[in-house]
Amino acid sequence: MEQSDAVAALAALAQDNRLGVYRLLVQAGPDGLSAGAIADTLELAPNTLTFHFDRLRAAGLVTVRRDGRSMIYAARFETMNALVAYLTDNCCGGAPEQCAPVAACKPSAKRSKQTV
Amino acid sequence: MEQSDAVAALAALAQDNRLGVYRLLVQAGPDGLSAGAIADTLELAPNTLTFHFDRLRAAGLVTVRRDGRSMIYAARFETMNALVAYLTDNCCGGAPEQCAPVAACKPSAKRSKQTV
DNA sequence: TCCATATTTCAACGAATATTGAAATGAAAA
DNA sequence: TTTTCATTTCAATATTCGTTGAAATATGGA
Repeated sequence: MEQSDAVAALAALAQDNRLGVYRLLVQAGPDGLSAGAIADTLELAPNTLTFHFDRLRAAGLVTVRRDGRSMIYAARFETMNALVAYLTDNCCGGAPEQCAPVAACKPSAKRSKQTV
Repeated sequence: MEQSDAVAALAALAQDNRLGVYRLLVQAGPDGLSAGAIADTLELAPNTLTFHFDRLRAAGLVTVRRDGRSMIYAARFETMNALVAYLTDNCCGGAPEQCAPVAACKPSAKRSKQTV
């Protein structure tokens, strides 16, 4: 992961509503949630939500697919893992007794991947 | 960790120069680095750097201590760990075969803690 | 004490961000 | 095909953010 990608991902998460959306999606897992369901849960205007989805998607943190009239958003765990790896890269100069960098969250190997 | 703390930490990291500073400090480990050393490495104006340090410190991501004329900044690993935990909380609804949330980076148990 | 070094404070400016309201699009139901 | 539902697009606005320059503060050395 490049620095600019990391900044993009962090900026995408650094906002109350987007962080709320993302955590909801992380908890929902690979099945994701519809835009409407998220709007209801977080009590956000649909157009505001679209703006935030765009940011999350541009940062590679979520994917979208259409299901009838609904848009289903889901978290992309790879990006979160790459971000954490970037943040903790060469932690404490690599001294193992001081630091232990690790991956954050693994996506299911059972389900098929979706494209952005 | 509360949502507002997480947003603060993410916002603090969501900027090119601050992310550069933070990664430098993560790699430096508990000994930290002086403001001047960081200014030299990243080629930033000292006052600009102070501005960014303030953000990182307000978010609990770094600590400062004075050493002679220099100010020594060091990463606070606990905050990073708490942030990652918050982001991956109840990942995939807690289904273990789909997700495995973990801590990101452990501080050394050998050295004494510093206060902000 | 006087000077140099290291860092912070303050005010000002342009750029980016989040929210809003109104209108448009896409898909399904009547 | 007309209507309804779900979501997106667009323009406008207030707020926040990052950088700069000049000046202030704190520490250590001559």
